[in-house]
Amino acid sequence: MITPEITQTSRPEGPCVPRELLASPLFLLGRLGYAVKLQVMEEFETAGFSAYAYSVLALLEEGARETQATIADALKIDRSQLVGILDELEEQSLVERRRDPNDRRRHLVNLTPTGKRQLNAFRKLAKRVEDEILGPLSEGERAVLRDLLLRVAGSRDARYVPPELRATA
Amino acid sequence: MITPEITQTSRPEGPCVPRELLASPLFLLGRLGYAVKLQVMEEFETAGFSAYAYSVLALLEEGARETQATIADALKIDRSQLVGILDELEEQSLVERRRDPNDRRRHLVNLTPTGKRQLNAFRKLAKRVEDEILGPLSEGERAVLRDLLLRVAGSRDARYVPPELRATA
DNA sequence: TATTGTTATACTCTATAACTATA
DNA sequence: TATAGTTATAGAGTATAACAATA
Repeated sequence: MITPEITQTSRPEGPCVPRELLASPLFLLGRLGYAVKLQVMEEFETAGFSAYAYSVLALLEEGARETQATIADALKIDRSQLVGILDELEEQSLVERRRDPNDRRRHLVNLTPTGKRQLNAFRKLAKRVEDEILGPLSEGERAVLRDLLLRVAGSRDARYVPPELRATA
Repeated sequence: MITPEITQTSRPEGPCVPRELLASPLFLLGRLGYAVKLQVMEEFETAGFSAYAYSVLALLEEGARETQATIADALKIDRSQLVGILDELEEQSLVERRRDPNDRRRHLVNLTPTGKRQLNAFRKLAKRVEDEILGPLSEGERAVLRDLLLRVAGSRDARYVPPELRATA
């Protein structure tokens, strides 16, 4: 059809999310957060890596000799899910798995030199994606956003409380 | 085993997300947003309603006589997905579907009086969940969060730009 | 031929359960 | 018996494709 319907209940501005939902920080957080998660995952997978590769490598750099269970717990992913992630990272020579001689049930996971370099590449990728998505926000506003989100996340899960703020002592 | 492993690489504070990820507003937005989305959906489903019931009802109250396509577009859900949502809402007598006499392909969807009442109940439910999740934030901080998220969302999708801010004129 | 609503299908991410080897 | 890692399975949520009725 060439001429738009006259029956149309005047909505010259295109579809719009209901105003009361736009007024809800919770709705926006859920909606936007989900979309952001998908986009970031896709960016990493397009680059040929698991979506969790950056998280795992960043964790390994902070405290080496992690075991798979501690990695999974720290990143809040299931231990069974981590297996596939590490398989891929090991294939790409970014991490090494070797048995813990003190407890042969455990695998100690280490960053390789290649993994260390790739971690830096991930940081650049993450920065690029952040600039793309958070472009409308200044650096200061991004910091405000981060602090607000961090406080909410921390109240839900202690893993998101930075160590120096633990134990309110 | 009763005594915790001595082998443990000193980590007395429990597992923690890598600091550089905690510093990233994008990571937090994705992680927290996804968790929030799931929790909100569960809250609504526990109450016996589709997770999208509130969104649909809120939209219908603003501009009645919506057609299924315009509803789906406004809420950014797939038209095929909306079918099941409306089926449930209709079973619960919250909305009515009837054919558009001017174009018998279309269904005009309306709020029922019951739906109007339920919408108010949804508002209370949403407020309760918001207080639960955003508890650590003051009202002012929640408004800041909302504005930041709204700007980011609006830059990605025009549906999130409030009508009065459209067309920058 | 194009569009509305519908149904059917497939895909992704995640959660759960069962299995092995070690302790 | 309990734990670490692994594998297999099922579930939720979403996206895609095909279909009937109508324009």
